[in-house]
Amino acid sequence: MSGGRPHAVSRELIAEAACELFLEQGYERTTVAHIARRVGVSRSSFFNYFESKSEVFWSGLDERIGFLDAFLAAACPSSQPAAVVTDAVREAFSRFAPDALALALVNSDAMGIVPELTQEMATRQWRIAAAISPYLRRTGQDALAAEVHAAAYAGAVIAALRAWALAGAGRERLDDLLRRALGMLR
Amino acid sequence: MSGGRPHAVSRELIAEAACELFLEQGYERTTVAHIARRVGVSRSSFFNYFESKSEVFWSGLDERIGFLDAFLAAACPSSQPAAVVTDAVREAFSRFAPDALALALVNSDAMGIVPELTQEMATRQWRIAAAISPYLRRTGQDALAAEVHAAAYAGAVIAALRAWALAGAGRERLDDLLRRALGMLR
DNA sequence: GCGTATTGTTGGACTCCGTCTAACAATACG
DNA sequence: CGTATTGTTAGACGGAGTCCAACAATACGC
Repeated sequence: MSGGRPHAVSRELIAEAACELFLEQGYERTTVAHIARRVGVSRSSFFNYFESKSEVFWSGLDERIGFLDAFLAAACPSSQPAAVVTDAVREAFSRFAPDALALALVNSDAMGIVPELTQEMATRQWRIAAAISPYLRRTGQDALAAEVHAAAYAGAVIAALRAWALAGAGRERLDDLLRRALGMLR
Repeated sequence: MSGGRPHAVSRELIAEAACELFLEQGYERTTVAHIARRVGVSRSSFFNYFESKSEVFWSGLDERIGFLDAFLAAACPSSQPAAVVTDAVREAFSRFAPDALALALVNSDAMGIVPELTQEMATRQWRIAAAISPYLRRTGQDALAAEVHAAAYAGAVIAALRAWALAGAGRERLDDLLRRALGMLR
């Protein structure tokens, strides 16, 4: 049952090589073919492990967002939605470990990815809001209120994440920053 | 001084044809070549008028965001930053007229652009926040607070915009929705 | 009218991304 | 030793976006 050809590489290996190249020569100038060649694998194989070039940065965070989404989808409507959301967010993101994304945030200039980074970062912020908003709706808020509040929470998460990455990505600190950022909402 | 070959088309003409095609056969299945052919112009010319295929939807909103950015960059730090930001936002976006974007928001399913739309929408929300955040910083808020609050304002703007488009894009209503959405922040 | 500068248009070549597929290679297992 | 399974590979493909040199249509000075 567990037969089959063994893996020649891993997501981690590819991500590592990709980050090296991004640092050396920038994101735009690094093609998927370059990355594959450095790991000693074919361009096709890159796409067996990552859906796109940019996904290299985002798998870790996306996984945490998926967790938040599932968590809140399963949560019961509470009379104190703010507390539930705050706890859910801290539960989801305090587990976030330094990875390619932290590297990218710190070296965005060297990598020449400021535009890509904001674009992708904005998308994740949106998805965090999209995970929170339905829960708020279930607590009785109308659509507009739910979206506005969810956007505020999502903004807090991303702001904390950026501050954490830029400060050096220590573990406890992220939870502190999350508490501070979330505390600013009400 | 005003010599030169006359324009064969305009942004408006191209946008109109593009929207028709998007509605007829979806966004993905519509190539830039299709759009150009329908307007009776070459593919190269499309890129003389728009930087990318997706920009067709976004020029109107981007222009308003540019206004907001310039407005707040020139605003003096006030002791009531909330009022300044609220006024600036309403000034900038109550002038926003129904256009390709409103059409896209309403027909996002028919056009098959849900993923693109969220991605681009998220980017605009980010840019609105990026316009607001520096002003808040200048009023004395620290970086984290400025980013969180700016994200909340930006979320309110986008939520209002979506609600307005989905409701049919009448003019006065947008300002009403903006007032309601912004009113939810404190 | 006639050249000329200006501005817009065009086709084509190019790079890269992302998709797809059919063939091939390396393993486990019967 | 054959076979199923799984991973790898080359190659073709279509579309986005860039670039550029050639071409077309206008206004203007003469």
